[in-house]
Amino acid sequence: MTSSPRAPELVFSDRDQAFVHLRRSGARLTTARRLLLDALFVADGALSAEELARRAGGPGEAPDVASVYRNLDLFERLGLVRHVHVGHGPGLYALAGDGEREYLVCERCGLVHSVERSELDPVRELVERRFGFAVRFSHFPITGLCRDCDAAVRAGAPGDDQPQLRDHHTGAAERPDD
Amino acid sequence: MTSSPRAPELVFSDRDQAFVHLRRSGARLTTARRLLLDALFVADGALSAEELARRAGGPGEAPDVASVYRNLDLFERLGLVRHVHVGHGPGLYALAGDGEREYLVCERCGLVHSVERSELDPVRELVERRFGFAVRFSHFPITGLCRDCDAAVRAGAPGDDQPQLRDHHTGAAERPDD
DNA sequence: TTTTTTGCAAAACCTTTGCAGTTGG
DNA sequence: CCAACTGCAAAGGTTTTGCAAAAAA
Repeated sequence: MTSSPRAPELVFSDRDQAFVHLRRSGARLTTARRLLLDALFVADGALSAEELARRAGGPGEAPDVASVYRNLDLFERLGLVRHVHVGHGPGLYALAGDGEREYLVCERCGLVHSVERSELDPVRELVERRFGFAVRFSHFPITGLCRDCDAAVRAGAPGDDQPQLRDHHTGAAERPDD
Repeated sequence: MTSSPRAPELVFSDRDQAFVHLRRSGARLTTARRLLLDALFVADGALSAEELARRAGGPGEAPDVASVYRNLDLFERLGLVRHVHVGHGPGLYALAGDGEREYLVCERCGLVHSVERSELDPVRELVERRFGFAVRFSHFPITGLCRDCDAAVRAGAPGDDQPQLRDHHTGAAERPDD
């Protein structure tokens, strides 16, 4: 379950600050971790563990996915990283404090629309008031049909469930694997 | 992905109506299907395929999970059944048209709070207006922290991620498997 | 040198698929 | 009888775990 004993989210402007934090927490600063953090800092959006493994290693020498999961979990416990669940498919990881972004995901075309946390405040407050639930759309995002797919479905187009994971915010388009 | 070429949800007051509908659709009325539908009609809330398999068979003679998945998928395509994704863990299936219920799930204690569709209309409308997303909280529910867990976390209690899947609505309490 | 971390292999978990045999109509 | 359905076994995708070898401090 990728247990994350809740640490406050941390924001680091650069890798070295994150490295220092790692060391202060008692963890060792290994090559694998350096590379993984680099990949996260460079990333254009939330990525799967597999994709991060691919990016963290030079050509032909990617770190093992198991280690990547272990390290992502560590980073998450330290508040450096968080992950979001996009429909089916693997969890997607990103640096924490990336503007506190939250997500809306289209379950038909896989579009990932990320927005500033504050943009969802009205929704959050409404849910809080009505149901007493404190919602974080950052971990399990709002899922539904984007404008296009909603229109398509209304027009009679049948299921088309092919995740394509595109992020409006950054303009980046990617898939968790490939 | 349990593709569901979208059929309108159907409401049946009793099994026999559902049986007739099955037959009309061209599907065969097998023992396995009869038993599965029975289990669904008797169910106190949304259940995992595994749990449904267990309940559908008499003692020691449960139908194979593969068949249960296949049949749940069929039922879903026919609009008899729908499933909801509760955090990690297996999908949970229930008869469609169960009052059009939608869900709020606590990601810490696993509490499943089900509400009438209409109760979430204001949230739905807000999201629709702001982001153009048509949301169905029936498939991927709203996930967050229930009042108790939010309080516990604020009070400093660490992670406690143990899904216990309890439904406030029916008062029923269960786990997807066992 | 001691403790942490890694890679590899294997397993766990949920779900789907192939296939040969069984059953419903 | 024939198409639809079933169980079984196996595989697929994501994540976790055990363990011995390697690396950090």
